[in-house]
Amino acid sequence: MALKKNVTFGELIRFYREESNLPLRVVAKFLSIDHSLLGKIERNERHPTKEFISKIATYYKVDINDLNKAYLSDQIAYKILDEVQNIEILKVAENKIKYLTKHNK
Amino acid sequence: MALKKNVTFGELIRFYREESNLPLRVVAKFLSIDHSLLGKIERNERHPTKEFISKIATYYKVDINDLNKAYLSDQIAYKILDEVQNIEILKVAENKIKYLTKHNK
DNA sequence: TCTATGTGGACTAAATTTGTCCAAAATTAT
DNA sequence: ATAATTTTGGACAAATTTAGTCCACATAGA
Repeated sequence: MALKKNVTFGELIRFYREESNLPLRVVAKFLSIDHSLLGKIERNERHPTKEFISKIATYYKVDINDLNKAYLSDQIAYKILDEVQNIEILKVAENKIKYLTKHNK
Repeated sequence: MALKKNVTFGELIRFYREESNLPLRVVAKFLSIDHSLLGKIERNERHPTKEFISKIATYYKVDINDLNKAYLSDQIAYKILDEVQNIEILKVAENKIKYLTKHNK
């Protein structure tokens, strides 16, 4: 299946779950977490752990990097929306990463 | 003075302080914080509060938006460096912001 | 040496976040 | 319509993270 764009992490994994017609309780059981927590993660009310992301990628048989990407970009987008003026920040961050990477660390 | 690029928030305000030849203790006193805390912020070991940023912008007579920009882009850059694979995440986040902004909230 | 300055560890308090439990809504099926 | 299933959401305790202070040490200059 093609990667969905502009979709939050939560929306994404909810999509996968609904596509498979599985209830929260079933998936949550597989992950050994409360079904309510899974619901909250799908609604972006709780953050997934790395382990969660890894397990759920396995479960739905999707690329874990896509999930990681969705999650991290969420975090960034929300942080910026939260505090910011303008999108130009991203350019600055981008240059800074290149800079920090080059001057390793 | 021109905006310094690719410099962390801490480096930036340290630069301003050294330029003014002021010791940590003096500036810290003005800000009513421990000099040690100021030192840590300059070394990026502690995060500045909004109030801190605002006060220090006033103190050094620099544009508060530049400081905000420096600080937020730091946070993003570090977060990404921390967890990530590739810089492409930024593109994703950028689109997501446009998307979330359009679909307001 | 005495003084001024920066660094860093240890620690407390405060704030934030996580995950669970339970009950109420909402949806679906019978 | 009601019963069963599923999702939502609040309240909460536990765990984790973070901020800020205090104090002592290190370094450097006078």
